[in-house]
Amino acid sequence: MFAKHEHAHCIEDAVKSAERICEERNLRFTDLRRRVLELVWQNHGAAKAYDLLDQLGDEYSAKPPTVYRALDFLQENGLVHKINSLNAYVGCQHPLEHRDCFFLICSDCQEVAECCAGDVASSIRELVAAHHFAPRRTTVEIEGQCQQCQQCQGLD
Amino acid sequence: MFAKHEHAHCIEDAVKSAERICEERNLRFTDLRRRVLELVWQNHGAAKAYDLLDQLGDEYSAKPPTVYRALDFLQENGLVHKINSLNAYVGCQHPLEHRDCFFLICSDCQEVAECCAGDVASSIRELVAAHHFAPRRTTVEIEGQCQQCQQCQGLD
DNA sequence: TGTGATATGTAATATTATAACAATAACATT
DNA sequence: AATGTTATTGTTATAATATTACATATCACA
Ligand SMILES: [Zn+2]
Ligand SMILES: [Zn+2]
Ligand SMILES: [Zn+2]
Ligand SMILES: [Zn+2]
Repeated sequence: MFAKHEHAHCIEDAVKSAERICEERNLRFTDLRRRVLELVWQNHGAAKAYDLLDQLGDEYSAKPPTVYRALDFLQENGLVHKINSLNAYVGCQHPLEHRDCFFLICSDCQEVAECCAGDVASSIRELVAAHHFAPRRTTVEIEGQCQQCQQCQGLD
Repeated sequence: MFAKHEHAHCIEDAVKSAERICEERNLRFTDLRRRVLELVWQNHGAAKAYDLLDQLGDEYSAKPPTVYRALDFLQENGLVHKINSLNAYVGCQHPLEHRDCFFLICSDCQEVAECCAGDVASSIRELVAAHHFAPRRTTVEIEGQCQQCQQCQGLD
């Protein structure tokens, strides 16, 4: 794992933060959307849509569109990111101050760290400008092994 | 389009290059693999697996595994890249000298430019090192509008 | 030519995601 | 409160993407 911690706090914080954001933006943070966001965070690593669907269980009459629509809403509002190289979804770690963020994805423990890096962002901006390209969405996904998993290597 | 040109040359060159590479590495560049590589290039933009499957037509007894296996081979040997944000495949534009490459994906014309940028690569290396992360695969996909398509805007 | 490894054929199925339309709930206006 | 309007959710079906498992064919090479 990237870091051990009391994960319940992450979930709570994420939900509170989402509440605030939706309130400010006059969006409906419905029970379903809240529940899906909680589940995304509960998974800790990246969560697959159909796992979320299972986890919703009988609480909601959940069919695929149910969960995909909630994920769409959460993505549109920057509360969740899709990790394209995994077809999976992670909670955004700082939805309020979001910009220039990249993902470090551990193939061993499946955790995803979201990190900001101005240098990377500015070199990408230069690259894009050099090609006279107008960027709309930038995906930077780095798969590999996190520090913890490197240390555990061979110990188990 | 990123650039107009006689596309037949791209295909020929890519195939010749692939032949050389497979020869050097003692790999079997079978008819099927060659054909799939040609088709990937023929599409010019990123090609979807099931489109390739259709395009293979009756030449080969093509079922999904046929095309996915060929694509796996081509990817493993750096002849083709998968664009995760599109679930599609593009021919590698410089399979021999491959490193630090990123993709500019035009949402209008669907073309994909592969470009190298040492600055981006080195800032990503720093980011990764700062997190004590051991990268195995890095994906940089920038979706937006290419220069040509910006100029055509509103003209049609 | 025989033998093992690699590649391809084939059928079935798994996984991921969307379309289309109906029903309901929330909101706004009278 | 009754009404019209929009946003959300339910439901069924299906599309799009990808893999498993096993059979057969081809190749490399002894
Ligand atoms: Zn984020
Ligand atoms: Zn890890
Ligand atoms: Zn390449
Ligand atoms: Zn374009």
